[in-house]
Amino acid sequence: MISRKERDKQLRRSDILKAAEHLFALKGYHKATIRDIAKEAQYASGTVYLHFKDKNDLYFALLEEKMKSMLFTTKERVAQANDVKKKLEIFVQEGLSFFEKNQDFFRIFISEEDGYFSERKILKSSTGLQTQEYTAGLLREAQKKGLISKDFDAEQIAEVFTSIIKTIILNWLQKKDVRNNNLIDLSGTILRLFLKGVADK
Amino acid sequence: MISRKERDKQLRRSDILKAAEHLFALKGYHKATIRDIAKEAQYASGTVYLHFKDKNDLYFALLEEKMKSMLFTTKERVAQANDVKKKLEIFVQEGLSFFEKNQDFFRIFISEEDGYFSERKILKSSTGLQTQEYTAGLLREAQKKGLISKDFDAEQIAEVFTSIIKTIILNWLQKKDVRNNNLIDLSGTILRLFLKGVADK
DNA sequence: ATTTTAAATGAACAGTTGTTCAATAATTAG
DNA sequence: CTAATTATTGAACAACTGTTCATTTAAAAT
Repeated sequence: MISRKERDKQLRRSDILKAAEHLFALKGYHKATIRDIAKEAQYASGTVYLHFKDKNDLYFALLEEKMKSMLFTTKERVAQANDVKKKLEIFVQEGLSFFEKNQDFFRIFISEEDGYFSERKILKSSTGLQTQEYTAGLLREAQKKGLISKDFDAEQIAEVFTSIIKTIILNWLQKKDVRNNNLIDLSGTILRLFLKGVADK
Repeated sequence: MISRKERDKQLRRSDILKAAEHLFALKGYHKATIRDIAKEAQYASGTVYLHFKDKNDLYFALLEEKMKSMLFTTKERVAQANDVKKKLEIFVQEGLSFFEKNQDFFRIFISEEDGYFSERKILKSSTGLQTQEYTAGLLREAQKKGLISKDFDAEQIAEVFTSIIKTIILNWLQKKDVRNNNLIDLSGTILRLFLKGVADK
C-alpha cells in the first residue's frame, strides 16, 4: 500500500524529472542548470536536492526510466510475433520509433556528455545490461533458425547490431535539420544491411 | 618564403597545440583548462589568446589538423592499391590504425563534447567534407566494379560505412579496459559484415 | 487550538574558469 | 646604445553553478 505522503512525494519527483527532461533536451546536460530545472518545475533549487542526491543522480534517474520503458514495450511487442525474422523487424522498428519519439532528449548524446558518465555507465546500468542480454538472446534465436551464421559470437554480434542501430540514429539526429525522412522507414534498410550486407545479387 | 618571426610564431603555435592535445586527451575538453594547457606549453594563459581566438578555436584547430593528416596518409596508401577490394581494405585499416594511434585524443568523443561543437561542426568542416566525398568516391568505384549493388546510393552507403567504422571504434574505445584486442584486427570483420552481412552460407 | 514534525525556500557559499589588459620583458630598428 | 615596437605575463575580473543550511511555511498530531 502506498500512503498519500508517498504518492505526493512521487508526484513531486516526477515533476522535477519532467522539467529535467525538457531542459536537458533543450540545452544539454551542462547548460541546463539546477536553477532552470527547479524553476520550470515550480520549485526552489533546494527542493531538487530533497529528491536527488545531485545533478548526476537526477540525470541518471531520468535515463534509467527512459530505457526501462523502452525495454518494456519492446519486449511486449516482440513477444507477439512468431517467426524470428519478424521479431528482429519489430525489435528494430520499436527501437527506432522510441528514439524518434524522444529525440530531443537523446540529442544529448550527440551534443554533450560529461567525463565518466557517458555510455560507459549507461551500458553497465541494470537496464542497460538487461537490454544487451535481451538482444543477444534474440540473435541467438536467429542463429538457431539459421538466419545468422553460427561463426559469429552472439554477444559480439549483438553489440554490432545495437551499434549499427545506434549509429543510424545518431546520424539521423545530426542531419535532422537537413533531411526530413522518417527514422522508422530506415528499419528495412538496416535489417537488409545487417543480414545480407550490401553485396551484389 | 617564411620569415624567422613567422617560423617562431608557428613553433609557439604548435607548442600550444601539442600541450592541448595532451591535456584534452587526458582530461577531456571541459576539464582541460587554458591554464593547464598554457602551463604545460610553458607559457602564461594569456599567450594562448595570441594564437587562438578562444578555447573552441584551439580545439578545432587541433581537430582539423588531425583529420587532415589522416585523410592525407589514407589517400596516399589507398592510391597504391590496384583493385577496389584491396582499396577498401586499406581504407578501413588506415582509419582504424589512425584511431588506434591517437586513441587518447579521440577518447574525447566518448567522454564529453560541448553543445554546438560536436560532430555537426566537424563533419561540416572542410576536411570533414573532403573525407566524406572521398569515401563516397571509393564506394562508387566499388559499385562500378560490381562489388556493391547499384541499388544503393553511394553517398548514403558512404555514411553507413563510415558510421559502422566509427561505431566499432567507439565501442572499442569504451571497452579497451576490459578486452585487449587489436583494433586493426577487426578490419576483416568489418568489411565482411559490410559486404556480405552476417547471412548464413 | 497548540505543539511537533516535516517540507520548501532561496540567499549565501565556495569553487571554477574563460578571458582581458595594464604592466613587464624581450626584440628589433635606428 | 637608445628608442620604439612587439610579445608575454599573470593578477584581476566577471560570470556562472552545484550545493548547503538557517529560516520560513505548511502539514500532522495531539
